[in-house]
Amino acid sequence: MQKEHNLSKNQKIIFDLIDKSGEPMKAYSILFNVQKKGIKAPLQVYRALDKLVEIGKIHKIESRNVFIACQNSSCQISKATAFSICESCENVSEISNSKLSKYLSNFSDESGMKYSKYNLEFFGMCKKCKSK
Amino acid sequence: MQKEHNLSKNQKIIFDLIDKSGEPMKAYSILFNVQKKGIKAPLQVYRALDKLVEIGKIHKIESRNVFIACQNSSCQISKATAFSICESCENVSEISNSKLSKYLSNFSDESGMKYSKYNLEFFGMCKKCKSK
DNA sequence: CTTGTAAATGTTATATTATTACATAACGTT
DNA sequence: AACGTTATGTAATAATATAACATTTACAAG
Repeated sequence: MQKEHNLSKNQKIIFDLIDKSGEPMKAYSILFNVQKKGIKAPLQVYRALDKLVEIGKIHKIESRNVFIACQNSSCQISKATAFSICESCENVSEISNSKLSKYLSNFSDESGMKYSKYNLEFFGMCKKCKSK
Repeated sequence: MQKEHNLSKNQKIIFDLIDKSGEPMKAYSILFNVQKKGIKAPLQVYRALDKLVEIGKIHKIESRNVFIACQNSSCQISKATAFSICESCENVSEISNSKLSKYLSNFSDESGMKYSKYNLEFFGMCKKCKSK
């Protein structure tokens, strides 16, 4: 059983926004959207984002500097992430594939170095964009 | 046989710097280092970086916003990259593992979406840091 | 219940990373 | 030489993220 995290006020506001939007959001777009809720400064947003990433409620798509809600209910603290990114419409979806995650979690290179975390970003064209 | 790219003046200056440094470099640190060579503005650096990334001479480590020279002589146009990043000393090395690259190149998720590119970043502790 | 500590918040300023817009020059092909 | 493409130069600014400091809240230990 994993620890249940009680989100603080700002964390909750920001998580709810990202979760409901259903798509990747940029930090300053989040800021703009929560100003009516009293969150005024970038730092307030970044602090909540950092925490939400840390506890696995959201993920950062590094190549795009955007944040999405975790789409995999079982990963509460996820340091092993994989995403599919459409280079045309910028849609992002999280990949939950146990073979893939096992393969990567067990990967060890020539140096014998073992990895506790990874982030994988796949790029291509999604179905919708391909059919246009 | 792959196309040989003739680097332009700025591209060559910047590639040589990154290549010789042997470690990840940030864009503005590159700028600082090439000012004596007449490159004055961020844009001059970013344009050269973009081109060098495009032709596979360097790679961008997305989670760190740093650039390293390609360590894999065979990958001239590399859109399928994997790196090992030490979270303690921030050392980065490129992983050239044909099993891994085959596995990922052939990966296809439930949606049937096929990926032409990917970027994988592994995080852990390098040998040096572990032994401290 | 109060005291200590960790976590979260608020606020201002600033650092870092990256792009827009526009003008000019160099390169390679025909 | 004329053309299109690629690269360069320059100024301004946009977008992303953190430092520093003061204060408040949450909550467990005594």
